[in-house]
Amino acid sequence: MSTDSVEVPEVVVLRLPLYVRALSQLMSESIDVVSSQQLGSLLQMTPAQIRKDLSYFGRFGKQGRGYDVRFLLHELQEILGLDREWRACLVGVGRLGRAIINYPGFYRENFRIVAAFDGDRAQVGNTIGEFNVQPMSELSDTVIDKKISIGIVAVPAQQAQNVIDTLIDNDIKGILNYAPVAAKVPMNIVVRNIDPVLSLQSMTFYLRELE
Amino acid sequence: MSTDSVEVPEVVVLRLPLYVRALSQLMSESIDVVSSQQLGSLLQMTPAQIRKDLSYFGRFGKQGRGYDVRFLLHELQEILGLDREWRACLVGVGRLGRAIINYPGFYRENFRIVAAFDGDRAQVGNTIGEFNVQPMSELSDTVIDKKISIGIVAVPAQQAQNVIDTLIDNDIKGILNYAPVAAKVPMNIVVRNIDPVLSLQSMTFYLRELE
DNA sequence: ATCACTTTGTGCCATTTTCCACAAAGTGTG
DNA sequence: CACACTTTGTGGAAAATGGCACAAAGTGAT
Repeated sequence: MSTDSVEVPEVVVLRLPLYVRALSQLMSESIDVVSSQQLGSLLQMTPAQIRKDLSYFGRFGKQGRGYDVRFLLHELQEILGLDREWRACLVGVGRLGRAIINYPGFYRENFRIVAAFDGDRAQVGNTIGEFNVQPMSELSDTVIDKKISIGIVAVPAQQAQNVIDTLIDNDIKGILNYAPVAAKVPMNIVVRNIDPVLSLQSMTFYLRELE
Repeated sequence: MSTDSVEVPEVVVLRLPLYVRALSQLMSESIDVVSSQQLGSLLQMTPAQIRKDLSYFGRFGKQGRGYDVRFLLHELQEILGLDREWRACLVGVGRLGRAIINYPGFYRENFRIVAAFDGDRAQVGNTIGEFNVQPMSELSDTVIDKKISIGIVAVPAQQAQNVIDTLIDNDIKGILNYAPVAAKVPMNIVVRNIDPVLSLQSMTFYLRELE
């Protein structure tokens, strides 16, 4: 009954960005109001789930009407911390790392890559995009100077755990990991893995049965 | 009690590739036998979960000893359909698409990109990597000729649903979707989404509270 | 003002997922 | 061989998640 006696389940948090995206889409189509029904058919989920998810954070809708798109979008952005800019550093500027730097999707959503590191001496000093590649030894100072809170890991599997440890030692609390490893991190660190190969490998289980 | 009266839960299928990866790792370290305990600490999960997951497919271990690494790896690869080559086509050869083509991780795990398409006339005919970019009109024939079963979607959000519909019309049953949209597909189609922005957006919920 | 709709927020039940705990089986040392 | 360990596979309890269904509230047409 007190302020937030019920912890918000992680599955719910994982779905909130979907709502944010759908609402942005609706805003750009100049749609003012949306029901959980409509949102559900847009996102392929049940209206009840959407209402329940939102209810963890407050009461945003109006009976008989639905949700004000602009208002709900704003609320969700605030809940997720998307009402500000987030700064990240990239570690690993191989092919994958370069693609990540050039990917415009992060910038559009207020995630800024503001520094690039590489453990390989041969890469250090190279210019990639707007900034030049720094050695890992400069991580510590740069994280503080540039107020970096997120580390993006794009190094080979072998080096990944090491890099992740270094990031954590330097007070990074969130890691977007592109390396194909199950990172070992303390409980207070948030890790998100991007791993297309794993996705394909679970997909083929279902494709196999079709042939 | 009959052959497979209990459907395998999707969460379990999603974890199997993790086991495959860990076992490959162990094999490369010349480790012959592993217990669910050890595997669990490697993957940060409970031994019970691993044993239960495996029990959906058979009995692979030996009491008092554990699992034979090579044997279990083989079994899991067969279960997932990883004991063969899978052919995929890429749709969309912009920056993202090119990065995907050049990513060596797919090839290493027996996923082959064997054709590239783009809806943009300006891209058609260009050479990227080993093959040249084909127009969407050739999708139909190429999918059959090259025995393609997976489509990789790397087009802008706006065009994604359209491309996905076309793929499905041409008998593609699995889609790896890099576009930031919730694709609408029939139930018998398997979709896996790769969306680093969504990952970051759910991450910041937890980072926000730390500052 | 009435009445037929629409839609939210939520109590509660059903389903799914996780994991404890234990019998059964195998290992290995003395 | 006996005995102290280790480890699997699984029944079933516990926890997490999903969604039905309904009261309450709002809409809008007549």
